Amino acid sequence: MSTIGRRATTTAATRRGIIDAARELLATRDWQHFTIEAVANRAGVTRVTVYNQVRSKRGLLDAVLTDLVDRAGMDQLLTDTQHLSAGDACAAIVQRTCVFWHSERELLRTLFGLAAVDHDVASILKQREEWRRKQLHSLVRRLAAESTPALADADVLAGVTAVTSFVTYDALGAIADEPDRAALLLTHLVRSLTD
Amino acid sequence: MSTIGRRATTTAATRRGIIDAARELLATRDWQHFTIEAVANRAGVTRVTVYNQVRSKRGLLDAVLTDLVDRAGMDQLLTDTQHLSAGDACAAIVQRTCVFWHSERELLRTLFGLAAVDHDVASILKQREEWRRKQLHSLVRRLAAESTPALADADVLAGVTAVTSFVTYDALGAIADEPDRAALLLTHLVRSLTD
DNA sequence: GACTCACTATACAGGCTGTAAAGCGAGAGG
DNA sequence: CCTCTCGCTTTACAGCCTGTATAGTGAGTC
Repeated sequence: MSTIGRRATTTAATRRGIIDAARELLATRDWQHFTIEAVANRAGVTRVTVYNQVRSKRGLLDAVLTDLVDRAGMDQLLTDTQHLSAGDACAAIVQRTCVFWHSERELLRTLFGLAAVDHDVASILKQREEWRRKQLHSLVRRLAAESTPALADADVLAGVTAVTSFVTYDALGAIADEPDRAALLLTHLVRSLTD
Repeated sequence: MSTIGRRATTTAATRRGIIDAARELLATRDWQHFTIEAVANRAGVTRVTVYNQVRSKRGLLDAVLTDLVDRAGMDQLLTDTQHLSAGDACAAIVQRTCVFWHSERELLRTLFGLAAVDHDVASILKQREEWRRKQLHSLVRRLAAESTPALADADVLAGVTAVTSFVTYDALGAIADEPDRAALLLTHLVRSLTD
């Protein structure tokens, strides 16, 4: 352990290569041709190696997803915006959410699509959505403290969650190509629910 | 051709059976086990018969989708609401849309999920979404004539389309179990964009 | 009564998944 | 320097699903 795992480094690199290859192929949204062999070829590696790193095709999706969450770096979104006014915090949260949706749009579209069809993928995404929901719950409480919404609390939260979800963002079509513009639109919607 | 195709009737029935079986299996959202053989078994028919009716697995999805559109009966939504005031027409259109999303929620979730992953399914759904968009365009024009929206026309239309999309409806979670309640929420959002 | 045509039964090629086993070769460790 | 470890490669295999082909059966048609 002199060079602190030169071997470990290379295996980590091949794992990275596999995950990146999977990311790229998933972004093409061609599930038909998303095979372990295709991923292996793109990563310059054997099929067996892929099975070695990730147990199965689902394991591969799992790896891509957790990797995606890691690079998201949205964890401290709430604390980052604590010092802002409720309105500004709302705008900031929506904006950063949009930027993230936009940055990985193709990949996310595939993953959320698969979640509608595969219970395993769904359960992984569900965890993340639950986290997002909690964050939004805090935000909604802050906003509601400054005004009296016309709708029931449960409806407001559900509405805000839906409006700021990836699928809604993606449904904006061409507008979603400009995250800042989309953020303004979505912020408008969120405020209409909470004011 | 005396009894007007007694044979034709039975073959139409088997086709119905196949499509219904496919609908039911798709609603379980288990793509993994959605095989031609499973559909055939559920329809009480041989695998070969399924291939006879629909050319392939994609052909089966196509058949399910066009069947779904047929039973939707949303074609005259716009003319039905022409005599109403703009605001009432908006509420009615959103409400009927929600009822439809709700009536086939599980199946639609699967189909829209697949569309994110399969270009063929996507292109079929795209046609329907284009139609919906046109309907909403008319509605937005009527609403905008009565007020001056704060947002650009393109943003308003994109927002309304997204907010009334199936995926957003489905993202409402438990609220989507009560289509009328969801309709009120979504109408609120649509109005906030157009007022 | 002969014919049509949808359905059945069976078989086959091709592709993808996942597992197993043997060999290689660079890195780790004494 | 010499040995051992361990990730990667190659090859092989069983199982499942898709899609196609072929021959047979039996109820509906004319």
